[in-house]
Amino acid sequence: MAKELTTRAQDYSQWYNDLVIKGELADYSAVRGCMVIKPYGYALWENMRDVLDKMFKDTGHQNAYFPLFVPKSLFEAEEKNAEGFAKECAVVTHYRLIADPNNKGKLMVDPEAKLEEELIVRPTSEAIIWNTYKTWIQSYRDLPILVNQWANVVRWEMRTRLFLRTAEFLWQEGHTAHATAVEAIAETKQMLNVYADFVENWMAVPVLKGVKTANERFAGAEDTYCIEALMQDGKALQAGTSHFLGQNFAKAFDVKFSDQNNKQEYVWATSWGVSTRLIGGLVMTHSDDEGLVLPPRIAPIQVVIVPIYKGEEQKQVLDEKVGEMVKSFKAAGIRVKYDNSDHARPGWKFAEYELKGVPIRIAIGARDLENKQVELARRDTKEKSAVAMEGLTQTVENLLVEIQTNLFERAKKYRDEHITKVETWEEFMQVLDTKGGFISAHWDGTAETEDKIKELAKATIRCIPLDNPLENGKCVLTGNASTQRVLFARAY
RNA sequence: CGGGAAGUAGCGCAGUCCGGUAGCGUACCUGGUUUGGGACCAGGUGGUCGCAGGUUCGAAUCCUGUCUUCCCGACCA
Repeated sequence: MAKELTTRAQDYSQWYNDLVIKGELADYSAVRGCMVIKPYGYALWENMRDVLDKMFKDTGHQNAYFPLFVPKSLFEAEEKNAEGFAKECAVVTHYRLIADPNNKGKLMVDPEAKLEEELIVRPTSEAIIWNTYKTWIQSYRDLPILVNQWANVVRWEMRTRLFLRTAEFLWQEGHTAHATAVEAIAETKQMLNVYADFVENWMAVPVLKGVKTANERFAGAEDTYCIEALMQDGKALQAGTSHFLGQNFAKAFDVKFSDQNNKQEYVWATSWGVSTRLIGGLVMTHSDDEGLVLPPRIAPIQVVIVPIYKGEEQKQVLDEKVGEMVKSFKAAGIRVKYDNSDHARPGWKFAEYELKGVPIRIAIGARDLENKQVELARRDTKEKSAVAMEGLTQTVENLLVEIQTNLFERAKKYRDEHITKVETWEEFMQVLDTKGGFISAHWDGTAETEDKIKELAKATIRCIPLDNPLENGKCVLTGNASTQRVLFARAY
């Protein structure tokens, strides 16, 4: 029986949920707002993580691990950061349960076991890390510190969605310390470029690089750089952020170093992160009504081989032949799965692997053996063709590259077609309500106007693009003078 | 947290109005026939109806509370 999928046209949100659950990326759990990442989804995350991890190391970073809990007194040290996250913190107040005397078989919090100081479950780790860096840094010779951690964090969100916004999520957070602002800013931009490189070239998701307005800035940052992606429903998704933290945390945690002239200076900081949210963005960028569409470079399975046979004898012949193919694929570094399980028929497997987004499917039966060919189907275009067994590994390698490219180009074309320049408020609203996507419009630069637009249109300034050309114009809402266009969108 | 919807077998649902001891499809198990786009036949297994109370001779059904999920808001990566 078919796994019924909701189509995008029917209900975009439900379509997304269906893909995540039926594509076996994740499941709901018994915990509010928290999901179970299933093996297939986790394999995807592992591939993403491995690539990013290498990129971080190639740019000189090392991994470390800091505690899950942050004492409240440390958490509140950097005021803006604390204020920004305060309303979504899980707090540990007790350390013991006891048998409930009034309720047999039940446990209750032991009122005797109240913590002297509450522990915040980290929503982000600047506080605990900067408190630690204080002890690591004395001299300019101790700088820079280039550390990343892979971790889980908790943000008690009002409304959660699989991958896009969960109460607990997996991410990496880089936290670096530098002797100069120039160096820290360079680091911030470097990591933004690493993210853009990864998301575009590995996930095939085109992004716009930019800087956030003061309103949208990370709590405690001087500047927040971001990459913004566009989903198929016309809403934007913040895919990664890189923050220049100035000396805010150094001052809050009193982290100073002696420079070459033996002068005490505060350290300059950055932090940057991407999360499992990227998986949500990946799903909503490429997938279709048949299921997931995963880019080859990070797909857990790049090629699936489905045998078609009548009787055990034919199966054995195929097993042997395909065994050689698999060996050759693996030698070429291709992630291949041979599904010769007998309990599902070919048609069922075809549909299943389409749902799972496997980039290439190879079907092979007696007919093909005779003709020394296989049937090769690509997930991105759903085209099928007969190709020679001779040189198949090379054919597949080439096709994987082609699919990767095609997915990116397709997404980029869609994205580019959905950046609309508008001059008037009427146009602004009309584009937003009908076409969606990014709107490039003049803004007078004030937070009041930004707030007003958010209130009226539910659209926010996603970013001020990097290298944005200066252009005189009039603010789309107020008509006040403006020097540049910024990108607006409704966002996840 | 406000408004709306839902929770019954792994999954999708009916039954709830009008209380009488749980059903359909699919999946799963066994056997057989099948296998180039989600196979077919036969025989089986599996739930006490999200959870906790209450009303009643009797509760999936009525009442109260609570948890979780989805959609729309406010909040946010």
